[in-house]
Amino acid sequence: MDTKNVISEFDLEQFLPFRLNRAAEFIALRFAAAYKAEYGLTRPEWRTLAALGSSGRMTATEVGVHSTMHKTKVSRAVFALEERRWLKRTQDDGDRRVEHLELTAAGTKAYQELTRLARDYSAELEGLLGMDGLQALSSGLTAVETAMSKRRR
Amino acid sequence: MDTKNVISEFDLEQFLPFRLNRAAEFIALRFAAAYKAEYGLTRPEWRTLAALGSSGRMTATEVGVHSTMHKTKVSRAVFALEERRWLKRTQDDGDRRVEHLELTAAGTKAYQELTRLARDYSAELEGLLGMDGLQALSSGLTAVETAMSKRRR
DNA sequence: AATAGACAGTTACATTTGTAACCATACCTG
DNA sequence: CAGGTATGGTTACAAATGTAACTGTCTATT
Repeated sequence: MDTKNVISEFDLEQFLPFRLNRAAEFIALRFAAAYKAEYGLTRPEWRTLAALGSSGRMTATEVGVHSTMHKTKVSRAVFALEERRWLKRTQDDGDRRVEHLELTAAGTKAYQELTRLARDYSAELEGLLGMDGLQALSSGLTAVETAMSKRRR
Repeated sequence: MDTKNVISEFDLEQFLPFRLNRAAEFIALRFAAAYKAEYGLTRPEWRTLAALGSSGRMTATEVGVHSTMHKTKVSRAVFALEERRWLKRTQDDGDRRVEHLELTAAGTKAYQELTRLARDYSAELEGLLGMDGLQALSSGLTAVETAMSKRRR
C-alpha cells in the first residue's frame, strides 16, 4: 500500500478548475486554429467581430461586457479590425467620449464566413462529444453562468 | 421583426468554445487568486507543485504530460520552485539528459496547504453550482476528455 | 566506431497579456 | 459654476507565453 501519497488524497486530474481549463484550451484552440490560419485573427479580434456581427452597432465598452474582455483587449482588437477595414468608428453626438463601432461591408462578409466556420465546428463538436456529452457540458456551463451572474466579478 | 440580424443566426453567447473559455476563466481565476495572493505562485508553478505533490518523483517531461503544459512552461516553473527551495533536482544515473524532480520538505508542506485550499474551493464550487450543475459539468468534461484522448493533439 | 536521428531540457526572441496610469469628457453636488 | 468624482477609451510598462532554435546526450544503423 502506498503510504506516501495516501495522506493528501488530492488529484489534479479531478480538480475542476484544472479540468475546465484543459478542456477549454482543447476546444477553443481547435477553433482558434481555423480563424488564425485563414484570417490571421487573434481571439480578441474574433470575439469583437462576433459581438459586432451579431448585435450590430455597439460601443467598445459594450463589446467588452458582451464578450467578457478587458477594455484594453477590446481597444487593441478594435484597432486591428479598423486597420483591416472591417470596422468603422463613429463619434457619438451627445457624449464625445463614446464611439460607436460597426462592421463595414467587408467586415460583415468576414463575419458571415466565420460564423459558417463556427457552425461547422459546432456540428463537429457534437460528433466529437456525442449528444449526451454535449448536453451535459452545456447544462454544466449554464450552472456556471448562473453562478457567475450572481457572484459578479 | 429584426431583419438585420436574422440572416446569420449565430450567437456568441451559445457558442461552446466561448462559453467554455469564459467559464474556465471564471472558475480558475477565483482559485488562482488564492495561490497567487498568498504564495505568489503562477499557474504553471502551482500545476507543477500539484503534479509532483501527488505523484512524487517525476521528470520534467512527465510533469508536462501529466499537467498538459508545454516543456518551456515546465522548465520555467521548475526554476522558480527550485529557487524557492520547494523542489530539488537529481540527475538520472543511466541517462544524463534526464533529471528527476522532487519536492523538498518545504515544498511538500506548501503542497499540503495548497491542496487544503483546493479542497475548500471544490466544496465552495459545489455550493456555487449545486450538486446537479457540478454533476453535469463533470460528465460533460469527461466527454471532452475522452474526445481529447482520441484526437491527440 | 561513425553518422544520423531522436529526445531532455534550456534559451532567445517576438507576441500577447495584465496592470496601472493616463487623457478627455461628462456628471453631480454644494 | 467650481470642485470632485466617474466614465470611455488609450497608452506605457512589466510580466507571461508561444515558437523555434539550440546544447548535450542517447540510440540505431551501418
